Amino acid sequence: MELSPVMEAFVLHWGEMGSRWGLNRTVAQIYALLYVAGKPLPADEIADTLKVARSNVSTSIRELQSWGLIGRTQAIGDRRDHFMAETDLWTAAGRVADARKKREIDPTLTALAKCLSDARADDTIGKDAVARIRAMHDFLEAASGWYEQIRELPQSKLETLMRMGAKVARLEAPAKKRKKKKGKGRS
Amino acid sequence: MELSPVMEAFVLHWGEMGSRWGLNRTVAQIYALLYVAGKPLPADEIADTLKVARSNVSTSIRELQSWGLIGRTQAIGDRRDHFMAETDLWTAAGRVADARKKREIDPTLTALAKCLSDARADDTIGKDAVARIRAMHDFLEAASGWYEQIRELPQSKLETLMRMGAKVARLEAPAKKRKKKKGKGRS
DNA sequence: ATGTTATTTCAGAATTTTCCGAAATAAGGA
DNA sequence: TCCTTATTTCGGAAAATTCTGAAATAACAT
Repeated sequence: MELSPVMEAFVLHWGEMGSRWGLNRTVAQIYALLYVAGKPLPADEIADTLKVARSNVSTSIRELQSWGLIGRTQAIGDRRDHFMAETDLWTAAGRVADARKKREIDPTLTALAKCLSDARADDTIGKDAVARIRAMHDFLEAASGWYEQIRELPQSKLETLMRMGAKVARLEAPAKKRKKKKGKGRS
Repeated sequence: MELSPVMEAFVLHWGEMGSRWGLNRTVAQIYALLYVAGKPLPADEIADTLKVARSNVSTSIRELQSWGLIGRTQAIGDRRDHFMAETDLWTAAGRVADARKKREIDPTLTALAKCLSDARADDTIGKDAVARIRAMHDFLEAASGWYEQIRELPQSKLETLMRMGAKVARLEAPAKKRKKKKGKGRS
């Protein structure tokens, strides 16, 4: 498939973007291509269009599948696999978020928990240092738990919640009380 | 400063983690070190402790400052700069999120907007492809706007909102109404 | 079987990122 | 000024990642 300049720009930008979010450029470009294409494409046509090696497409597709961002379909009279992008962006973003949490946050949380218990058992470590490690552990745990709650909301409710976010901000505006719990200097 | 094994593990894990989130390993390790240290440290002591080149510390510190994750202080009778970590993790995480949004999301949004208007003007591009590009643009814009709203809530309200997240999920469980606006199949 | 087409694997080439160390710059004293 | 100490800059070394092309594997048809 020949890409029109605009589509090419789209794919290129998206590749750039993806590479900053933990996907590599080719992977992101393939997703972008399948996304604009709007129809299932076989691997060799992807390789053609993006001018990358067929083997690279194979690897990248495997990764996209592991993120849950593309699906595989068949076309009649064509033995080749065809791939199509998940076009619902809420779903896609959710899949990426879920995967990253599982791959990165959860293991870190485990490591941090071990760190914390080791630190407690080690009397060469000051109480304050232990407290800071605990703070970090608890922070991650809280964020993680919150994410899980949010995640199991159906999309409609999530949207409600978002609208409420705006409301909550507006509801109490006074800002009369100055609080200042912890001073912190930062240039 | 000599690092106890537990602290070393902490710093190492954190470096690992950071490298998956757009900071490089050294940068993340320095943050972790300053975080557990709990007191301002001069650059050469950081280099010593982590066994990296002094110049690397210089570069990494500059980056940490650009993320707003560390501050610079002076010690009396010591001409060297001393650096301390932002220890409030809400603040730190917020700073990272803000910076990433500004560096990555906002430019992408701009690029996407241009893409969209180009696509509209190009009659070789199908309506449905344009629609998909629009969908992506709108999605990013919505997420971006939502983030900004959330972001300007004071921390106390954010916590309230989080608790509400759980509530909203519980409040309406029935799930009697089936709505289905846009059908979308995916394996 | 044998041939044909689709896909994957993998060693190492190409590219990108990170890091070091030497040299340059800056900022004080003496 | 000249010397000492702190910091930054920057060319290229080292390491890590990504990508290619050839070979292996698989799956199907004849």
